[in-house]
Amino acid sequence: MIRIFNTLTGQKEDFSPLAPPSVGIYVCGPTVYDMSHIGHARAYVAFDVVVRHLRHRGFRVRYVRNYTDLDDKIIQRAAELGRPPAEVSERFIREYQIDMATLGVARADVEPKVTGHVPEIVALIGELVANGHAYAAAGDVYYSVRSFPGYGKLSGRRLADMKAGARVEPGEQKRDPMDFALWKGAKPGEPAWPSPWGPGRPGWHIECSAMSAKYLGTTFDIHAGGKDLVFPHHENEIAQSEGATGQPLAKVWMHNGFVTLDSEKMSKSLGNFFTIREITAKFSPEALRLFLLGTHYRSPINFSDQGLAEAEKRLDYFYETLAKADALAAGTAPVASPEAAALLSAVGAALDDDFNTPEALAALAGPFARLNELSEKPGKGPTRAASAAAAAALAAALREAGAVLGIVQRPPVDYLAQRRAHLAARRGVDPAKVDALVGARTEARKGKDFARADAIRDELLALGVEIMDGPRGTTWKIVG
RNA sequence: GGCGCCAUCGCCAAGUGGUAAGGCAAAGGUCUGCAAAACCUUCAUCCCCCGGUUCGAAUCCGGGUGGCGCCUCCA
Repeated sequence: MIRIFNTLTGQKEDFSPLAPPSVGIYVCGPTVYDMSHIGHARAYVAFDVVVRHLRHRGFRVRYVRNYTDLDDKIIQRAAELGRPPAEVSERFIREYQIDMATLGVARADVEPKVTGHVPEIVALIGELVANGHAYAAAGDVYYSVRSFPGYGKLSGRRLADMKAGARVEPGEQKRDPMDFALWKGAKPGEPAWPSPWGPGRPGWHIECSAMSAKYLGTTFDIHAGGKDLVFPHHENEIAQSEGATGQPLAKVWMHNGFVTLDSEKMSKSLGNFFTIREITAKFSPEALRLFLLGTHYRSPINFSDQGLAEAEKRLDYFYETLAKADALAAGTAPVASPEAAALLSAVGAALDDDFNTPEALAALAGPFARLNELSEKPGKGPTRAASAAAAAALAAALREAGAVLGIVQRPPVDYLAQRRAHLAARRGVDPAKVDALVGARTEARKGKDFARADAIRDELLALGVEIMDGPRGTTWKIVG
């Protein structure tokens, strides 16, 4: 049984889909006006694991993740760049897709855009106006929060408590300061669509209500996003959707915690953010993913180079171990193995418990050590064959567990070769020169000239190259 | 001001009533010509502080202290 923490109830609950084995999930996607940062990476990696695990458990998941490709920020950015808004949003959608692919985040089944759903949005606003939840005022349309008794149920606020924070911009015709725009009348030079209230464009929250209804129905299983969306975005979505249908919008609401820098929220407005592109230029993208999975999705995660470096080191260990195991197990069929079964069981149980990725990662430690033990000391004859079979089984199980987490899916040899090339380039190390020095050292060792062999090793170490003497010769890698 | 979250080994981080997972770092050992890598062992009688509930609490309740978030765009 999968248990999920539901923001709506503030508790972990047994997950029971409306129509098993189908599961509908809607994740609020990015507003595409700039490059994505680590906070975006955190959110979409977290829900990627949610979807992967649900599918691994046999659910048929329909995953919808939108693009907000029309809003004030995009229009502003377009004005700054002197380009049409559509060009700006299209560009950053492409950049986002590149980042997500780099991080191993799977595409959603449906990735709708606001600009493609204006008629649906207009229709929904029309319903809300007709049933008294919304009112038109001077070309705008506002949602009347007083008309919706449940307003505040997701974020745990009462309207009376929110008064202080409400603001009314000049020119707005709100009846209540807490009311929010469903439709914004067009201003000169802005993109606009026709509507019964005059030309204009959708407000920020309405698109998710319209698109989730179109692709997942009136009520669906999971609605997710960052903690900063709880209020007002998701609260307003509930007001819109439930105001129109009278039915619950989503059964379960999931929210991921922030990425912080020096314990402060990483955000555009504070300016204390790193883009995904900046980090993946320095560290392996998979290491970033592993770093993010090292903390439970609901907790804040403090970003640091040290944390990334540790994740990268750990990932190298994973791939080096798998490379050794593959070498041992080449041509061997895996056998049923209690160790492999125990691993998958432990990882499954961890993820069943509100997607506890740190616990799942912890469960990998023992099996990886065991795999190294098998690879280092396989024995001989029948013992070696048994070791190879056990290694094959364990490596297969680790890869299966890794598939749910979205790690260690690449051929280890490829990964390690790419790592070495990347690090060599960064340190300005010439692989041919290293090979020559390693060859010279091997000759010296054959001649028992250990003084010279050690001198060469020191020389290599000064270059940042660490060598390892093994039964099949000497290998090397770049350190630091 | 309103609402809410967090505080666990040097660092990161699981753990919501039954006696502290895992990783990094560190120390010792095995292996090695010596190393590195790998493997093994050690490493919090204690979970911010003070009270309370309980046979029993890091885990529940009350009060402090410290950090953070939302209430305005934000994953």
